[in-house]
Amino acid sequence: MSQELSRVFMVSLFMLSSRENSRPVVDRMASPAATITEGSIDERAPAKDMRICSGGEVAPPRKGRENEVTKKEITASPHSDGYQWRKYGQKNIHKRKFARSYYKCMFSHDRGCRAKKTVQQHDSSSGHRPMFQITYMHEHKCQQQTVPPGEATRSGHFDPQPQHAELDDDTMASCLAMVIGGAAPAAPSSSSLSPPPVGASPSDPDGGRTPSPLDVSTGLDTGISCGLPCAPVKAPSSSSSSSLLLVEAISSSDRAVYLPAGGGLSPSTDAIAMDDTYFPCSPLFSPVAARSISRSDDVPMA
DNA sequence: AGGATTTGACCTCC
DNA sequence: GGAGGTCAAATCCT
Repeated sequence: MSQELSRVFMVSLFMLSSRENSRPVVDRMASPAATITEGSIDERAPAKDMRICSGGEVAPPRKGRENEVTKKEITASPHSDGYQWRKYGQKNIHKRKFARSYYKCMFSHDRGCRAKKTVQQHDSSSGHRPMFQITYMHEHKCQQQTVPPGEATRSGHFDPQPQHAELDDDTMASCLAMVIGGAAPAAPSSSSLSPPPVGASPSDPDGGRTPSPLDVSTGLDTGISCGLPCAPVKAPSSSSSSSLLLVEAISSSDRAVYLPAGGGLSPSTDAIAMDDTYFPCSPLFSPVAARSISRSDDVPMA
């Protein structure tokens, strides 16, 4: 048991520290996706992506055009920038695998805002984690109230990012799955440490809605921070160990879906599919919402 | 029905 | 003339 706890503890520390070291606080809290702004290259980014950012593949703006490029960035979530955009064109670009999309500020007409952006998916990112180069032109002059990143939906516009594009942070996902797998309480198929297949969630006896993995992953992009119903979590009176990430639903009737915090750490879909293992809703992983597992029979030994 | 997106045509630049 | 950027009618979506 102690070995298991020690292992999980180390994994938890790794998860937290890796996020702490790799992202600024604001970014971790605000954006679920890795975003690479020119001049602040994410050290986790593959070299080929940085090459693109450094100008190797990006043609400079055409001379003579009035477009004033204010910023370029590479991101996996091209529309979570807090502004509302309207798509006004799409064009296949010579020698590019993916079409380039053209957006202008939603208030370009009403307020005369000239802000525009183009979104170009990298040719090399056609796999499960597409990356997009965004080129912003002109500053916003519309005093637009920024929408928290991720909350832009079809009303703003739709984020075409594949729903599971965030789930390939292999290290994080495996760590998460390991932690959850070890912490899973007696599930319907409790003999196995492996989480059930995606979509294998048992039916909800309460008639409530058991969120699907798809719901959760989509929610990460659309700003839905927790599934329904998301009842307020009551703080436990006892001071449980805050370092343990082993969690379980506080009660069997607690059907809330808790998303992992810590700056966009995306939950494993397998983990979410497990019936009774959830993560706290809070922006930062809050041990208040979690209950550490103390009974030996709650933690299956590996 | 109204607003957003799509897409072919047109315009501008090199 | 080719390529990128924009327009606007058609289409889609809510």
